[in-house]
Amino acid sequence: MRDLEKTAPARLLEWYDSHARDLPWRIPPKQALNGVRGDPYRVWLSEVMLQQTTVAAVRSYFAAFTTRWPTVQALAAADDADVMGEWAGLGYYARARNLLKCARVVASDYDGVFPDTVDGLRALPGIGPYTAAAIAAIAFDRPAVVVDGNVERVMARLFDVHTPLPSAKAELTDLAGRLTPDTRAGCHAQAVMDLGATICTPRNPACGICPLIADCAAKAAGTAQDLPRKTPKKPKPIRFGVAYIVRRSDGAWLLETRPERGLLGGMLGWPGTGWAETLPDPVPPIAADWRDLSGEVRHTFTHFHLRLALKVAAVGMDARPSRGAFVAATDFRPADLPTVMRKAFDLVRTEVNQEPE
DNA sequence: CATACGTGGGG
DNA sequence: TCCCCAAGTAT
Repeated sequence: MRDLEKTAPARLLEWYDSHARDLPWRIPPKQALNGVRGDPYRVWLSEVMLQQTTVAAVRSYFAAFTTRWPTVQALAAADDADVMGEWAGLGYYARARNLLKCARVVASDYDGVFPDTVDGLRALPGIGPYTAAAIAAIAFDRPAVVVDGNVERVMARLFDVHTPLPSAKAELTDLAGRLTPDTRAGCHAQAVMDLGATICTPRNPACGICPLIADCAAKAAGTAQDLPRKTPKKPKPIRFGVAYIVRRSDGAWLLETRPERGLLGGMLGWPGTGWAETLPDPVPPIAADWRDLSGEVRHTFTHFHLRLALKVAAVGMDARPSRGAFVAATDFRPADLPTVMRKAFDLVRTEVNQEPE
């Protein structure tokens, strides 16, 4: 064990120096070795986007955000609706709400400079234990213990830990801490995560090319495939709902901004019923002659499956909705919608296009 | 400690 | 088709 605590991090860094993935928010190891560090704003933005989200999904969003808002001050000055619209499609929308809150705190209370300690970072909105440690290590080169899903998996295998997650969290964090070096902590953290993402993968790990194979207890025991163990998940129920899609004679669409709290909080959407296991009583948002669409939207969220029926109507310029507001056709971008709402729009457009004027 | 919270890709 | 999972956080 004592030996592994020195050899494993050394092998890991050696591997990272030649195999680090090229990512837009990353300082290449050769530069990092010379003391170059990433812009804390970009490190923070990338880490928030990467929470429970794949690198592939994040790339285009990171490019769009940093182009539109190059600094934390620029982001802090943005309109809420613009930020939510730019985040649309990336999921976990509380991240976008907290992103904006955090940017405004940093801009107003910290003069635009991110705190450089784990505790200081941890106090900011949307920054939890993982993200605080990641920013402290990557942007400020502090020897923080960075533990994400990758690190948990690598540690569980390296030390052949059979305790299921999430119970094993504390134990795996302790093990990760033993391997965290005092220097190059940012590179070390990214190295473990890269290893987990590309070699020590959840399924079919590529142990044959792993730089830590000589240290890996699970490989020796033949248990790598089965680790980390996880407590079984609950089945997802099916929920039902109705959404109303209204077009005014000038082409405007009836939309509403959803409440800040809860599912898709703060995002644009079509007015409709709530979503429940028995279909709620539909209450139209405006008086109109409704037509039921033949198809339905099927969408799966984290904890339930949704089947969303659609009702469509055309209304005149004098129609007054009981909820939501009309958005001019020129101001409406389907890309501003969360995916389930965009699916609904796509379905309406498809069915309407099949009919003659 | 458990639950709510998105989405897209891979097997 | 279906299940798993991904650089987690807030409550």
